[in-house]
Amino acid sequence: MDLRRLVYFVAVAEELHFGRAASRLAIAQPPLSRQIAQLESDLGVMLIDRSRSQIRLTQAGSVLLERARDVLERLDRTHREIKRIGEGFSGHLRVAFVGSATYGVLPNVIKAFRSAYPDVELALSAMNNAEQKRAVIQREIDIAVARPSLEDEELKSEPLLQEPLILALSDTSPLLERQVTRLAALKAETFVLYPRKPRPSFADHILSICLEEGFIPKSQVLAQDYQTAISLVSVGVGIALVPKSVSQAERPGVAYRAYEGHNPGTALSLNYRRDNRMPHLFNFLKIAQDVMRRQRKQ
Amino acid sequence: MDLRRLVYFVAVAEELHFGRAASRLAIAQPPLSRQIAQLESDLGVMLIDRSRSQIRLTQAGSVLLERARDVLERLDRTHREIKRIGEGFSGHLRVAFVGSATYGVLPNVIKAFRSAYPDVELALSAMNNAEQKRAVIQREIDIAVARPSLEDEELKSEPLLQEPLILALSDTSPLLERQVTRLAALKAETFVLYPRKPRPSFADHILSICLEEGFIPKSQVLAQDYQTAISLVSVGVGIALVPKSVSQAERPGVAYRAYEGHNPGTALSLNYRRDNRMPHLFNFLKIAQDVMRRQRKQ
DNA sequence: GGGTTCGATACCGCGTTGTCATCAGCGTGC
DNA sequence: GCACGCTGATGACAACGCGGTATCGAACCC
Repeated sequence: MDLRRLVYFVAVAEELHFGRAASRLAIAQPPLSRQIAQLESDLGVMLIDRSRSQIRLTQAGSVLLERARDVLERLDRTHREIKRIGEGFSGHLRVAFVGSATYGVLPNVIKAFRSAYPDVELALSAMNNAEQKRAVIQREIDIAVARPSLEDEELKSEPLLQEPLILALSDTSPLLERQVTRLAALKAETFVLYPRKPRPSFADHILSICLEEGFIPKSQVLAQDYQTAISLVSVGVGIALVPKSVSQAERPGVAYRAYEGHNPGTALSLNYRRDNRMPHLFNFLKIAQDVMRRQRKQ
Repeated sequence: MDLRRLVYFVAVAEELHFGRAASRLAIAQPPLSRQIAQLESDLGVMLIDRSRSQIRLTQAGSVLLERARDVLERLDRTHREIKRIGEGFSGHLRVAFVGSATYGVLPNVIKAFRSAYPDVELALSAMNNAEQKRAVIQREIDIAVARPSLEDEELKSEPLLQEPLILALSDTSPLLERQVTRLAALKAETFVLYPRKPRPSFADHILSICLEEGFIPKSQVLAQDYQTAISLVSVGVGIALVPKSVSQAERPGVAYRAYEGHNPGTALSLNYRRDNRMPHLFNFLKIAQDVMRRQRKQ
C-alpha cells in the first residue's frame, strides 16, 4: 500500500471525479486511473464503483477513505512533531550539576533556557563530579555542570564561570569580629572539606591552597557534598572555603567573609560528550553563553 | 514521507544495524543507507546518530519509530478490514420487505444470512412496493423483497417464492361453518384490500381475481398495508385474500381457510439495482437460493 | 443519432530504486 | 603500531515504475 496511492485515492474519493482529482493533484488523468486500479489490485478490493458515469465509493472504499485520512493526518502531525524535536524546540535534555552550582549563575541559565524553549523537558539532577563523569559518558545525562571540569578523551568542556573562593563561617564564630582574616591565621581551625570521595576532589583543591599558605589544616572534617558541608558549618563544626556565588543565598547560621591570601578561585564548566550532536545541547550552550555575557556586562 | 522508507526506517531502528536491517528487508545495504539518508533529508531531521560504530536513534528518531510502527499497524489493520468488507464478510446490507413477507420464508433467509455472515450489519425495514421501488432506485436500500416484483429498467428481479392465496376471516365469522367456500359466494362480503395507494397494487390483483370469478365486491375497505388489513379482519370488518404463508403465524381473532375458485397465487421476489455489484448482495441472493432449495426438498 | 464527457488503455521517456564494486572511518588484535 | 575486519557511505549502472501524450470506448444528452 504505497502512500502516494493513498493520497491519490483520497483525492478521487473526495472529488468523485478522476479528472478533477487529477488536476487537484497536478497530474494527468491517465496515471491517476492507473494508480487507483493498481491500489485496488494490490489490496484485492474494489474501492470505486465505476458502473455509472457518476462514480461512487464502495463500502470498502468509504472505510479506506476514513482510515487513509486518519493515517495521512497522523503522518503530517508526526512530521511536524519530529521536526520540532530535530530543531531542539521540543523533546528533553538531561542536565546534572554539582551542589555548589545550585546558587549563582546556573539557575539563571536554566530559567533562560526554559523561557526560550518552554516545550523542552529539562531533567535536572544533582551529582558530584565523579557521578557526573560516569553518567555523561554512559549517556545517562547530556550536560554535566562540574567544578572545575571533567577531563576525558570522550568529553568536551566549556568554561561557564570563574569565581573567587570565600570563607564560610558559623554566624556565631568569633572570627567574625576581625576586620581582615588571613588564611594562614586559620591553621588551627577545623576545615570542613568535600566531597569525601572519590579523591582527588574539590577538597584537595582547598588543601593545596592551604599548603600554598604554608600549612595543613590540623583538623579536617570530610562531608560527601556541598550541602552537607555548609550544614556542618552552620552548626559550628568548622569553617569552609566555598565558591563566592553560594553567598548569594542567605542561609541561617552561616556568614561569609572574604579572606586574605592565596585565592586561585574555582571554575564552573559545562561538560558533554564530543559525539553528542543533539540540538538541545547546542541550544543550551548558546543560552549559557548569552546569560554569561549579559551577566558580565552588568 | 514515502511508506517504503518508513518500513526501512523501522527495520534499521529496530536492528540498530544497517546490514542486518537490509538482510531482514531482503535488499542490499547500500540502497538502505540511501533511503534512510533520503528520509532524513525529506523530513529535514536527523533520525540516526552515526557518530559511533554502534548507531543510535536520535530523539526525533525514537519518536518517529513509535509513530511509524503505529501507522504501519493501522494500515495493516485497515487492509484486513477492507478486504473483509470487499469479500462481503463485514460491512452492512440494507433490505426492505413488504409486510406480508414478515412470516414464511423471509425470516429463514435472514436467519441463514446472519449465521453465515455474522459481522454484516443487516438493516431491515418494512415498505410497500412503491416505497421499495423508489428506495432501491435511489440506492437507499440494496435489496427489495416485493410482491410480486418491481419492474424497472434499472432493476433486476429474482423470484423467491410462488404461493397460493388463502382466505382470512374473523374467527367469529359464520362462514367458518361451511365445509367449502366458493369465492363467488362471497360477493356480498366486505373485502379488505391493501395497499390503498399507489395503484395498481396488490388490491387490484385481488379485484382482478374476483372479476375472473364474475363479480366485483360490493363492499370494499382499503387499508394502507398488510398489518392494518389483517387487523381489520380480526375485528370483523371484513374478509381478505392473503398469501398462504402468513397463516403460519397464529393471530388472535383471525382464521384462515382455503377457497374454491380462481387462485393464481402471489409471488415474492428479490429486487435490486442492475449496477449494484456489492458482494453482500450476491451473498444474500445465494443464501436465499440455498434456503429456497432446501425448503422445497422438505 | 451525433457530439460531449469521462475513465481506460497504449506507448514512450525519465526518474527512482535496486545491484555490485569500492571507499572511508573506526575498533581491535597480534 | 600496523594491518585487518567491520560497518556505513559513495559511485556506476541496469531495471522497473511513474507520469506524460495520444487515443479508445462507453455512457449520457440534446
